[in-house]
Amino acid sequence: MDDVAHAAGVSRGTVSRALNGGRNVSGAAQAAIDKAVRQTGYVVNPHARSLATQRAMSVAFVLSEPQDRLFEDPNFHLLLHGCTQALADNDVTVLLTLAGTSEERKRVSRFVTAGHADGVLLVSTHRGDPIVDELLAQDVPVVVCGRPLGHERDVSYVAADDRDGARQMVTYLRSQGYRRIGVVTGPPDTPGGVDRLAGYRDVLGDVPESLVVSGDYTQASGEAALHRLLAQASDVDAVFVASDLMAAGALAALRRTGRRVPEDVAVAGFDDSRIAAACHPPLTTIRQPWARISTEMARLLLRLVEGDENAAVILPTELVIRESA
Amino acid sequence: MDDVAHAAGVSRGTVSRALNGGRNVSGAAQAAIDKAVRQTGYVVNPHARSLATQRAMSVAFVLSEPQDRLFEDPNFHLLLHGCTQALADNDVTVLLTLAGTSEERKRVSRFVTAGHADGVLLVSTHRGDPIVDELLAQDVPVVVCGRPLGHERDVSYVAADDRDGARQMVTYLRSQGYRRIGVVTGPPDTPGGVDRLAGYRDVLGDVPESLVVSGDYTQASGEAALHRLLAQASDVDAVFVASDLMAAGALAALRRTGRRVPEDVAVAGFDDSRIAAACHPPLTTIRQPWARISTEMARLLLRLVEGDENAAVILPTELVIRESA
DNA sequence: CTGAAAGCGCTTACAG
DNA sequence: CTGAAAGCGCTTACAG
Repeated sequence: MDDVAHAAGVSRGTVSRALNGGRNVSGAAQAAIDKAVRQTGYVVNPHARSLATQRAMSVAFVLSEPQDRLFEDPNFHLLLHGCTQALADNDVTVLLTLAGTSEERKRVSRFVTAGHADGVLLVSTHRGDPIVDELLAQDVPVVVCGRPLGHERDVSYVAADDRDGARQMVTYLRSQGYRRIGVVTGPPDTPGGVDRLAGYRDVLGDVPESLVVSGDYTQASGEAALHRLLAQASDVDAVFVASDLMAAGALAALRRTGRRVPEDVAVAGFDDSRIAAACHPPLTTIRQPWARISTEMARLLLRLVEGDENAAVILPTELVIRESA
Repeated sequence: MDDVAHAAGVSRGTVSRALNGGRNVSGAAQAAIDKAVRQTGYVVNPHARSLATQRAMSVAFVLSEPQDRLFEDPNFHLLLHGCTQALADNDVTVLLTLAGTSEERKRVSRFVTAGHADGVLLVSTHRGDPIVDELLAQDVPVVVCGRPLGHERDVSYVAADDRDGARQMVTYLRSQGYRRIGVVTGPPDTPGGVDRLAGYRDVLGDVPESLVVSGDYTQASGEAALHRLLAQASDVDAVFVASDLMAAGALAALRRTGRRVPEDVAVAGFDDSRIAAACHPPLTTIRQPWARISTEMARLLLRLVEGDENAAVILPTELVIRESA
């Protein structure tokens, strides 16, 4: 930086100002400095800057899932890239971190509290995940992706309106004339598990328990769930499945039992993930606004780091009609 | 740190020494400092430390794959976790970074050259990936996972002995009495694509071109490749497939054409990835030593950062016999 | 608009 | 074995 100041014929202070937005810098000085930077190939030392500003200029994107299951989810990539992009615009780097084991969680906590990151973008789907409490206890700015069950009041989050999405879908199924509509829910300790079932009930009211089965978001669980459903309620004419991956399993189960989709049983998914359009038949589903979710998460986290209060953002979902229902 | 020094009744210099290995620190001082650290809840500021030591104490784990395909590969997780673990033992943090687009590559380069990371662990499978040159041009310490085609002499790497693995497998197939052994190769611009084919040829010599087909490591490509192979050489009695995922596709193709495995056609894979044992029938395959690969990558990178010369490490593979061949 | 100076929190020869 | 001091490379009131 001294070299740059020398080459530009100004002081280091002026160079620093020019580099940081250029407030209170004359056009001539700015130009000379820009040129000097180019000539010397200067690049700021982030550690020195962080030491002076008390800001790491980076945030941790923490994936708190024991099985790394989300890694295989195309939606996860959308989210990660979206956040990276949105934060890059503010010159903050996203550091991806896996925190599946309690040891890894410790490492993440230390990492952030030591000052390596200014905040955390957290993907954690299960109620009672200890990392939420750990981070909160340390006063780390954090924004969660999806409704953080049990922590709605004390942590910021961005979520799609799962409940309304489910409502839209079930309402649509009814409008198509389906009358015995079953549901395959997600795990009851995840927001997608409870909210999508709630939306289904909002529309259908008290349904017989035989119409409700649940899975764990995997394709295999969707297939198994559908076999159970058919055994309990052989006359279902439609089924709302709480994720596209499970819906793919459901399609397989129906095919195996010789039922046509949608003629014999209609199938509706949730997510509009990459596989939705590739299914046979292509899935009618609910699109989650991943791009907006990621930009909102980034925005919220930046605000929190600046000292703003917590906030929750709920984003609308959209019905996507294809051929399965 | 001043607080700690105060509480322990020593100088900051002594505290620093105690924190960094305790050389030249008396037992009494060490004890007092340990206690003070605990009482005050002190944790070092990594930026200040890095500024003073000129070391980031972190390395970037860069995934240079346009499609993020490796994310879905269970082997990738083994590798990532292995490196993280090995480096954590040396107090260095692993920063996972995606560099699929040229814009993201730029970001990674800047990130590292700015001093955020001391080096990079690079997963890049395709010949001619520009990131290798970019990193090398900046004199960044880097160790590549797998043989870096065209860069064997100027960059460090750790790889499984693909060629020998292929040799072992084909030799085994011969010993089982198979005589018309086809091969499904990987893409010719990847080390797995060229080396596994080379190993196959080492054992079989000049084979008719009709016995050689290729895929792109996806399951669908393996299925398609096998259909081509059967069309060209309907009398094959065994096929060596260059990855387990493609082998799964091959099994599907054989099933579809009514051939039994291994009675009609034997199938051998490569990788021993998670799906190998789950296939029907379970795959005979070649195990890659992922745990050792990751520890060797970590070790090599640490050495490079210390100023050591480049080095290549080739690790042996192991034949795993199951039921498909 | 600009420069001199203090400060961010650590490490590490150096002298003792 | 220990302390005083310089230095790592930046930012930012402050005075002009």
